[in-house]
Amino acid sequence: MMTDYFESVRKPLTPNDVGVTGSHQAGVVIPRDPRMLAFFPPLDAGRRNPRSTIPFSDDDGREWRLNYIYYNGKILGFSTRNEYRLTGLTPFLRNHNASPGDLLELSRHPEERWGIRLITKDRPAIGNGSDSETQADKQSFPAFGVLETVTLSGTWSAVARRKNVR
DNA sequence: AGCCATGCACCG
DNA sequence: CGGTGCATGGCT
Repeated sequence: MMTDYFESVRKPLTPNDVGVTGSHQAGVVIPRDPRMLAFFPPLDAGRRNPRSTIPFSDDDGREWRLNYIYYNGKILGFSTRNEYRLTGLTPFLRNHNASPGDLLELSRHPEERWGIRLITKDRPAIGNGSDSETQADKQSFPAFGVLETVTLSGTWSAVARRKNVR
C-alpha cells in the first residue's frame, strides 16, 4: 500500500500532440496507471465518456481549461476505446509556441487552480539520435519530505511525494 | 499501449 | 464556410 501521491506529472510532447503532423487532434493520452488516475479527479466509469473540466493556470497567471475525459466505449460496448485523454490543449500550446520534445508539466493544487507549464528544451544538442531524453531531475525539498521521480509506462514521468517518511 | 489519423458536428 | 477538436478508428 503506497501513500505516495503525485505532485506533478510530465510528458514530452509528440509531433502529433503539438499538431505539426497535420492531424487535427487536440489531446494527449493519459496512461491507465492507477497512480496517474489518482492524480486526476475521479470520473464515473459507469457513464458514457465521462469528463471533468479542470482549470489550470500557467506561470503567468493565465487560465486554461482542459478536459479530462475517459473514453470508455470499449468497456460499455459502444466503441473500441478504453483510454483517458486530456483535451483542449491547443490554445495553451500555441500561446507558448510548443514544439515536439517540449515537456508538458501538470501539477495539482489542493484548493487552487492546477498548474500547467511548458518546459522547453534548452539543451545545446537537441537533434542527436541518442535518447538521453527525459531523465527528469531528482529534486529534494527537505521541508516537504522526499520527492521521488517515478517513471511511468510510456513517456510520462511523475514527481511523487511520500508522506511520513523518516 | 501509445502515437497517428480523420469524419463530422459545431462555432466563429 | 473555413477552422477546430471531439470521439473514434487504425497502425505499429
